[in-house]
Amino acid sequence: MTAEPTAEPLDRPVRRHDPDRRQRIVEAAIGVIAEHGVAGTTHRLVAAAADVPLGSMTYHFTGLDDLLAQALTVHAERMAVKYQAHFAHVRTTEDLVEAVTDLVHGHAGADERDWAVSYELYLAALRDPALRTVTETWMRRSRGVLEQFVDAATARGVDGLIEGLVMHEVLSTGPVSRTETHEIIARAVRPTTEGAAQ
Amino acid sequence: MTAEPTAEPLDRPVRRHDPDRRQRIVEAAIGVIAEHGVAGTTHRLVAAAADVPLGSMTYHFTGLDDLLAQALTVHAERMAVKYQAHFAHVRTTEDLVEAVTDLVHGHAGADERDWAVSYELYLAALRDPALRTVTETWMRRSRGVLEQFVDAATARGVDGLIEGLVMHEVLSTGPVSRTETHEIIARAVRPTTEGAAQ
DNA sequence: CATCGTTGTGTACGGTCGTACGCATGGCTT
DNA sequence: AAGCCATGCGTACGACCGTACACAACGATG
Repeated sequence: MTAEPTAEPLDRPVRRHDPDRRQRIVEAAIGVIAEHGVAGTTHRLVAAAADVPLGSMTYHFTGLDDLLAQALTVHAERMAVKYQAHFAHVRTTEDLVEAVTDLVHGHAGADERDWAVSYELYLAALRDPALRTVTETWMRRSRGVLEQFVDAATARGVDGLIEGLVMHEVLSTGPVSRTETHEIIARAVRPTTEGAAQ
Repeated sequence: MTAEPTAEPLDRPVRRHDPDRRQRIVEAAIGVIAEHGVAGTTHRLVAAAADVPLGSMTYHFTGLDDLLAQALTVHAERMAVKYQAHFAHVRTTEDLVEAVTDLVHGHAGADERDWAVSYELYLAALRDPALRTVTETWMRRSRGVLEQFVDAATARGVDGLIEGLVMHEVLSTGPVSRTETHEIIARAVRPTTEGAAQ
């Protein structure tokens, strides 16, 4: 036998030189979180997904918590960018209502996987104070986007509404009425000062 | 020394006879979930919390998944009862707005721990189809409570709004304005048919 | 009171995890 | 070209997990 019987003859270079290995690990971690959740994310799973040796995990990151925090941070920033882009074309109030409705019904840059990771982040932040800054930054940013078009109070309402409706949409098995969603959003953005206060 | 040095002399009866041990384990499981999350819930932790031997876990339940499912189911039903009770006194629309505002600001039967468990349920249901029936029942019930006072579309809006606002409230570190919340809710329950549609 | 069947539990096993660290490795200096 | 040192990785260790199962402890039965 010409080949060594000990192991498969090195299908990958023993010492791969890629400067952005760190980033690739973080990317892989986001994917693993989306699929298995934060709780199901392990060093070995991420290493396999990123095609790097297990030793790279503790070499590039302090620990699993560190990796998770960085992955969730990157995800949150990426979501913020998508969020902002989704509302970029909005001019009128009706544009806004339409854009929010689209967002709720999934016609946006973010798919179900992205939302799953976001909820993982929320739950993780609920227990880990170090992640609170990530969620707070994300929420401040998304609120800020809406405040370009409506006042602060309305922005909070619409933001909360988006959060709740998307969550119910993701968890729901049956389809939801787009017309109904549109109607709900429209109420939220209609200012009270023009209507009857009481 | 008169006492045996092998172990502490049985501070609890070796064979305790309590018929509702099952229930106590489930209760303990809910507590453990609230504190450590679904991911951090283990047989040993629950057994210690319920003060039962480890062997009781596999004796009373098929496995950890079974225990978690039952615990989350009980919690969801309990939350539904609290939810219903919170809206029991509502008569007018203004009552409803006030009640929802109270709910968001924590002046209800449910505290932060309860919400944490609920979010654990949501996330678990996102990945485990067997838990979907639990979340669906819960959502249908909470929706039904609101539908006693408003139409179905409005109920969906208010329900989503509650979900989002509570989540933001729980995750937020700073205080939120109660007046603002009241204002947001009021918009959601105001029917469009009376105002200007466009 | 003796026996037996049932009910419940202590314990151990196989597996997976995070993490540390001795050591191979290859680019850089001389 | 040759040696060296920082960079990076294979591997192993201790801890903890879910789960199964032999067996101890009881109440019922005669």
